[in-house]
Amino acid sequence: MSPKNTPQPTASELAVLQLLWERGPLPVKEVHAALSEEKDIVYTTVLKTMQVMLDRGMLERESVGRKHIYRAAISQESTQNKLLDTFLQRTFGGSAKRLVMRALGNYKTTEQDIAELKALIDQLENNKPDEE
Amino acid sequence: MSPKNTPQPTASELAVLQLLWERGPLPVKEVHAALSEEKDIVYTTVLKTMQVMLDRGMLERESVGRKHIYRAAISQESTQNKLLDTFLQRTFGGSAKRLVMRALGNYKTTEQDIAELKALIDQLENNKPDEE
DNA sequence: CGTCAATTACGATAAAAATCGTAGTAAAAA
DNA sequence: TTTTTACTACGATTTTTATCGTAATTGACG
Repeated sequence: MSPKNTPQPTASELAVLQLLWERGPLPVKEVHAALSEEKDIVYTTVLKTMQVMLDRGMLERESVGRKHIYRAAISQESTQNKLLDTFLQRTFGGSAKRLVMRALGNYKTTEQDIAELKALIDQLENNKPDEE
Repeated sequence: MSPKNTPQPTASELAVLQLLWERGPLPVKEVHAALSEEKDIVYTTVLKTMQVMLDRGMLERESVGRKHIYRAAISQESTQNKLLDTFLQRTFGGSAKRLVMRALGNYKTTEQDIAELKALIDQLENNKPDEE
């Protein structure tokens, strides 16, 4: 009964996932094209990375002609959550508060952002269930 | 005039830094003792890691007898900021808002936390400089 | 002094991640 | 059907990080 036991993606794997989450299933060719805009990278490097990811259960694929169309096999949300948790532990000793304060302090926030934030905070205040 | 051009610390290097930031300068022996509580690790592994960090400019040291006392050569804040930035790009496509919302949604917040958050938000709202 | 115990120095190895080149294959084109 | 072309398969290599073992050193102490 293990629905998910995929390892956490590495930096390059994450780059592939981001693309697939954003644009949906893609053939290697397109992933390579997109990644190439960021940095020099050979086609087979991307191919290999994606094959490894397939092997690790991060991707799934289907064949269309001789071509393979890959798609993310793990959700963006759960992946981000796991990575966030790891990062939080390592870098901020597990204090979500400190991370949040730092992020807010360091990056520009629009009025829109602040509005959403306030809304979330209200929610947190109300939904104050008797522990958990 | 490059005051800081240290590479970003790896996970194990960060563990060493966390300790030094928290407890101040320490000899290898104590760092090893502390890290040993978390996981099995041989003394010379920690030693080597710290020597590499010295080399990379992350640590400095002074000799007391035949012993070396190491201390962090890079600040906690700037290190966390750099790591946060990298993480933000990689994992949340650079959206601080999304990261913050996720963190707040996923982790327990005390009333105290919320109060501080509100205060910070107020500050952000007031300090609304004419764009940037 | 000479021995011992605590440390450091440092090379070597292992493990993980990233990258690339070459060969094979199958569909499309000629 | 033959040739080309577009892809995939996959081994090999390189790079980075993590880990460890052994030898050298040095201060303490008898």
